[in-house]
Amino acid sequence: MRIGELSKATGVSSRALRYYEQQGLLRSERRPNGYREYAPESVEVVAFVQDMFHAGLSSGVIRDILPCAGDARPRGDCTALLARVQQVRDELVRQERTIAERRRRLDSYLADGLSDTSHPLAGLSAAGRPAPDPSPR
Amino acid sequence: MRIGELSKATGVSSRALRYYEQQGLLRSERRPNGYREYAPESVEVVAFVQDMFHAGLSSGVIRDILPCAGDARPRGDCTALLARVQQVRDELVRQERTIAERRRRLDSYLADGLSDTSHPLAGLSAAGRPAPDPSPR
DNA sequence: CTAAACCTTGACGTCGGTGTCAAGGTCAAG
DNA sequence: CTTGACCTTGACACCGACGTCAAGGTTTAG
Repeated sequence: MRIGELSKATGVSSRALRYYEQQGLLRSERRPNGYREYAPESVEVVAFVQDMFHAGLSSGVIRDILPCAGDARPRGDCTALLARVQQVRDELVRQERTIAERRRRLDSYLADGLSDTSHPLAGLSAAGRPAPDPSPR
Repeated sequence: MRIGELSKATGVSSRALRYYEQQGLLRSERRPNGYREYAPESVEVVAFVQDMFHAGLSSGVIRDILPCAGDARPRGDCTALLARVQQVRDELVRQERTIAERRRRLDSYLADGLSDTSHPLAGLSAAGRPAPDPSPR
């Protein structure tokens, strides 16, 4: 299939597909005329890549773990890559905690931070000026 | 206090402080020589701003809610802004769910995605080439 | 006088996944 | 032949919170 078809099939733009290839996330053959030719499995590959992007992984990480995603690869040298995925997972756990902490912080501000006088943030209502004529230079 | 002092007091770079001012997050007077002069409360303001940044808020949102952070402001017209904070909070909740979902996805891939044949991602081991001589142009 | 440590504004660089435009080649239909 | 849909590579634009360098002014210490 050509790039336009793959694009329609996956909902990913042609631009993105070329980017994936450039990043080593996607393979393609070339027709005599220079057009990219994709294997049908490319649809799944793109779906996987999208999945990983949605999972918050960077293209570098995805590139590294891709060789492990295929069933044709041995699993021997994949332990390191699996470790990397594990690492990413741990990072996600950390992110979960971070987000939760942020929410808690906001909850705190929502609960009492804006209604008591413990925050010395008075007189900020006019803060929105870039600089009132800084001084004649 | 001058910008360097405020920087040291808050741990925020001078560049960032000027950026905050430019974004309407921080106020300063000007000395005759053009130097910025900060009120002592600025330390708290910067801390608050940092807090909000760490909470994931954008400078725009922070600018909007800042007038409500001071105890000298009425709370009447703040309901809308509080609603905005609430909105951000809700967004964080959504993010929590998203992250959790991502982690679950990765867990899934870690558990079985890489060891069975349900994922048709074979033969990707050589995906890491930008393009093997695209064709003579 | 001079060095050094401050300060000023302005402007460009960063990162990453994509949109978008430019300038062209290819191919099938009319 | 022409049109138009498709493809190619290349390159700039974007967002956001700054880092960093440039080119200068001010003040203090020696």
